[in-house]
Amino acid sequence: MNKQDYIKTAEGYAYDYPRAAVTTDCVIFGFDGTQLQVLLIERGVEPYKGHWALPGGFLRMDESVEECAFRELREETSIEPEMLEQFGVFSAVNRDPRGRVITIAFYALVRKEAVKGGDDASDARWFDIDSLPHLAFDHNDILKEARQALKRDIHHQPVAFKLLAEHFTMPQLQRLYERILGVTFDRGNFRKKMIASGVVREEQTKPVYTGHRPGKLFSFNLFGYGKMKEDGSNSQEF
Amino acid sequence: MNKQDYIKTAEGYAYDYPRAAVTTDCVIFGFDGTQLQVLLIERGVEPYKGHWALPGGFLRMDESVEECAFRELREETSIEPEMLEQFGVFSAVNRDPRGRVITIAFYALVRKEAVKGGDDASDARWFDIDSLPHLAFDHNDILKEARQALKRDIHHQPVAFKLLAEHFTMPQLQRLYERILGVTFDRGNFRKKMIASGVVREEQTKPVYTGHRPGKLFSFNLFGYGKMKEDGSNSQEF
DNA sequence: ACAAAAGTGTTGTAACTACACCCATGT
DNA sequence: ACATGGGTGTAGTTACAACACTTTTGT
Repeated sequence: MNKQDYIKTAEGYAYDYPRAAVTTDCVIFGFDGTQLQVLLIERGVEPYKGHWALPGGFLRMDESVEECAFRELREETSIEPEMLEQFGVFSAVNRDPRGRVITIAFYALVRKEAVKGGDDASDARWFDIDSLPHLAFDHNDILKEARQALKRDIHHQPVAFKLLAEHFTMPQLQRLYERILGVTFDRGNFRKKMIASGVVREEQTKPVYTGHRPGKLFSFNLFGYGKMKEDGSNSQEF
Repeated sequence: MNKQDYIKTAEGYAYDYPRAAVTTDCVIFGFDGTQLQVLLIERGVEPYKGHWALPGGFLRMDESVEECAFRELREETSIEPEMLEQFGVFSAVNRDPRGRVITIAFYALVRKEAVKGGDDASDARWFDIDSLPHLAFDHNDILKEARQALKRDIHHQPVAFKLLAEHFTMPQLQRLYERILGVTFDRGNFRKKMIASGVVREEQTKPVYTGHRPGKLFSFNLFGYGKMKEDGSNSQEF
């Protein structure tokens, strides 16, 4: 362990220079088949008591910021995502009325069904991303940046499948991409590109009802990302 | 200003819970026409006195982490880059022997000639990125992630020009891309793609010696990024 | 029977790869 | 004169956008 850098006094933990508090906040994305959604919790204490906010909390001395984010998420929502993506630090001097607090922001993609129905925190709720309430602190800003980070990352990593059930239909996948990127795709072209890229594999099972009408089922193919020349020769992209 | 969240005691600034210190560190990339380089400073105090390290320092209470990074960079290297890109937070519990310190990492791209020759800190030096010394703290790790972040970002933003002089030749630009991405490109194709994309413009001036043999000069075309359909219709990328 | 959604096919075009060739310069 | 690096051209191929057509299901 480290040598301690503080002095414990009657007044608390004392340092030579003032220090900011560090928190983590998580943007949890979900997908209901049509709408991109976000998980929020209702604050039970001041400040912003009664307001909706991102799950998160204060960094402890024996954990990294990643561990902190996972822990807070578990405590407040009982969700344990496979991975958290760190996408920004928010440190405006006045962003927290309690004093100087900077926050490290993460996002995660989860399958809504995988979220245990009986949340410890029954004050957690999914919101459509386009009809969010006014959030506590600067969490609306954080959320906006989370969307951009997701938009950016989805180009490189086939992360979308983390939002979908094991099997899914093409239209579902397409809707998801469209909601995330804010664009619309041609049905045929989207399908072809997805299959050609090799990230998606057709299932043998019979088409099943997935919301509206039946559709062929697909699953993600984790091996083979199509052709991917790494280093060596040409593969331009800008 | 915020209400203060600490109590000033004889021992220093006291808080109810222990707090980590927050620092910023900057990876400054440069390019000498052939090699990608990084600016490091030699530490004058313990810990790691005499070791090379990334420029950076402690967050003050009246500044955001971005402001902190800019300030430290100015103080230690007198560089004022146009922008700093935040790419990661390093918070392993034992990363700093002084105690619990987490650092917010940024990178910047600068033109080496633009760096004032007479640095306040004459203990600052450029190092080829492939022959770095062993750095203080976890700065080797930070640097490794900085390279990946740059590699990732260069696909989306024409940031490369920030590393080059106002005018540059195609082979220079190509070498730069190759060094950053760790690949090799076909000369003709690279040239065509660069010009076709619209980010680069041919200069009228006569070819000039730029190191080795003469070559046509180019500059970056900040307007027009070629065709860029935003939202609305198709423009797939995965 | 019809509308709406899912799935498939086709075609013209643009972009990209892989070269081959030429030119200019330094030694 | 020749080797080296810079600049240009081209053919074959692939990838892509646009759109038409067919099939399936709910009402």
